[in-house]
Amino acid sequence: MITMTGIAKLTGVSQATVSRVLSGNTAVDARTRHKVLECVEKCNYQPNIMAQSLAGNKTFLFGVIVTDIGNPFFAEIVKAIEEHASSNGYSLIIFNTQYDKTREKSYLDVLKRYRVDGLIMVPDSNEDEYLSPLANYGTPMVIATRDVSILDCVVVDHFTAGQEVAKHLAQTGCKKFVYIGDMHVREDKGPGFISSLKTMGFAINDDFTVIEEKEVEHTLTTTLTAKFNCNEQKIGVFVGNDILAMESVQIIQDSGIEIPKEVAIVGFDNTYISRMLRPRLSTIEQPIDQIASLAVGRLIELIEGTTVDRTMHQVLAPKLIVRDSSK
Amino acid sequence: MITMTGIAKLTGVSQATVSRVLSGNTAVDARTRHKVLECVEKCNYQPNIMAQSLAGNKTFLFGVIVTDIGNPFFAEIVKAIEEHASSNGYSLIIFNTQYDKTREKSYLDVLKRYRVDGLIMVPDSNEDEYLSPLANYGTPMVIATRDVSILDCVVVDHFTAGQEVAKHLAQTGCKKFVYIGDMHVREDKGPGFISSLKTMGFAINDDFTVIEEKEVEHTLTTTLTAKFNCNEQKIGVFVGNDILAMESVQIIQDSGIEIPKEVAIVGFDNTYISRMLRPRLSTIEQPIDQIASLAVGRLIELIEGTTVDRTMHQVLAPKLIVRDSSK
DNA sequence: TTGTACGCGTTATCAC
DNA sequence: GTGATAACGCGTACAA
Repeated sequence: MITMTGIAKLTGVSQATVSRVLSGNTAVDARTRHKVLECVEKCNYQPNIMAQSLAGNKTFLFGVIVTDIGNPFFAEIVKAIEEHASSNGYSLIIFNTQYDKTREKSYLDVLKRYRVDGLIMVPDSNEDEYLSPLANYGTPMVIATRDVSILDCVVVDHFTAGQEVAKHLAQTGCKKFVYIGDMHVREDKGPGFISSLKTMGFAINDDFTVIEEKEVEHTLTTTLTAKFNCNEQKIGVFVGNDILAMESVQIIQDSGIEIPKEVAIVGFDNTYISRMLRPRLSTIEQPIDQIASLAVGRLIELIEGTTVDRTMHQVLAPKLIVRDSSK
Repeated sequence: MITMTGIAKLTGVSQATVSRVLSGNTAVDARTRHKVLECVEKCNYQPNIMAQSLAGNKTFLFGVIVTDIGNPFFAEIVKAIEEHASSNGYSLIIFNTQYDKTREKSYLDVLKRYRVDGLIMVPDSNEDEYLSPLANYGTPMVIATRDVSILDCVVVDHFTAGQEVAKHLAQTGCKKFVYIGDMHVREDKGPGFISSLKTMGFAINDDFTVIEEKEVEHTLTTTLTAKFNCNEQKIGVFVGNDILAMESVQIIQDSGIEIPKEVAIVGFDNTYISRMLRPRLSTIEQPIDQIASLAVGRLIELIEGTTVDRTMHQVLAPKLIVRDSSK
């Protein structure tokens, strides 16, 4: 592959001059510039970023660590990050941790070796004791879709989202409630859901049940029929993400329960799944493009130092999208 | 960030010795080795891959260019590639072209600048005239999930898959057939489907219809009801991918047509969608992990030169998975 | 305006 | 067994 020195030899100038022409910072004779650019064009010269980085201390790389690219929500996030990064001249080195903290740690080391300019991360946890090493990582970093206090982050307000879902389900006449998902980790939508139920006067012990993700298949139908048979009160189900909601809908329908007549259900993420499912799935929208845009923007600010030295805590409003599954 | 020279100063040896210790190629005094390793550990020294690459001409990077990470099938492909690459010491620079040939071309240049060791690519076309520039790209490359003649590739045999679907649908009693998807681009499943229908004696003009992806919403129901009302013969529908199949199923059900009684339907890709939909969706499985493994394996062979100089054309067998939607 | 010379952090080839 | 020293491809201060 042709180098600057190669171009220099071909055009009869020095390598430094070629560098000047390409960087454009310094004045160069018009004829020289033209001659060099012509040759650069003809040879399809591509600068060696590895060398640039060594000399100039910049790699134009963002590291991206996510918990699961297979999840369409994260896939869309990555897609949007790529979009914004590349339109700002940055490329992405991507790692998938599959919710494995060991892999996450080893990937952080790999990214150090590449001297990436910045890091966007969806960590496997949001506990401070776990995140504090990250605060000393030494490279600008923004946490996406996870609410952390000690680092810059961009999140949707899950607590409020949970509250809105609770209010919405109550309004549609639900008297009993189920939350499907992991209650105690990473996110606040479950707690928000409960909090609002309490405020509205429901009894958490009697009127509310949590079903863990892995138990859905075995527990959901029996839970719902038990609840419903009890006094034929409509049940409101809030599910932590659209995939799981889709699965839940299918299970509910398999057992002959009617949606939304007997059971109203709301998902989370507003992926294409919620649009395409029947009944169309009510869900909470996360503004993916905005999340990506803010994360990338902030990261660039941090890299360029054009920002005050405080941690940013960008909280976006969730948006309830009501469709057929909860009407 | 600490460098080799830094470690050298801290331990009172030369930078060359540190390099030897870390590479392990040359003999080093046991005490020296211990001292150096201790310091390396303590400082969490991470070698600068940019510098390694300049000196040693290796970046341990794979470029990955896909048409759409948002598509769960490609997301899973990327995930599997990441898995195999990283267990072989390679990291991934990923680009999303969104089916845009201009972006694809510009990304190819960017990857040149990073001097990636190899490239795995899902191109936006499989026409030779379009692909031929790639053959001269100058970096080892493997094409994934797209059948090309002039480059190394790993694909599932779409033509055979189409044939199998046709036979299966005919066996379940279908007399009329619909293919939903783009017929003339990139893939052979549509042609395979038709070919087999012909062989079985169906009339392509009378018994067979193609519906383009964008027309599904408007055309599908009318086409099916017209076909069915005609003489109440069961219709077999083959859809180019699971997402589109999901959408089709919902549309069909909305119009009161029964699956699989009146219409049998088969998707493609065997994503989680096909497992979770109701009725459970029959589909063609693409062995994602195998595709990724073969692509990465071949790429490493090409990079290390441990291979004969012929283009590899790895064709994997499709696998029909029969579920409720076509029983 | 242009060329020379040095440094970035490695690897690899020499001598000692 | 170990320490200088020359690349690798680029940016840049300095000199001309």
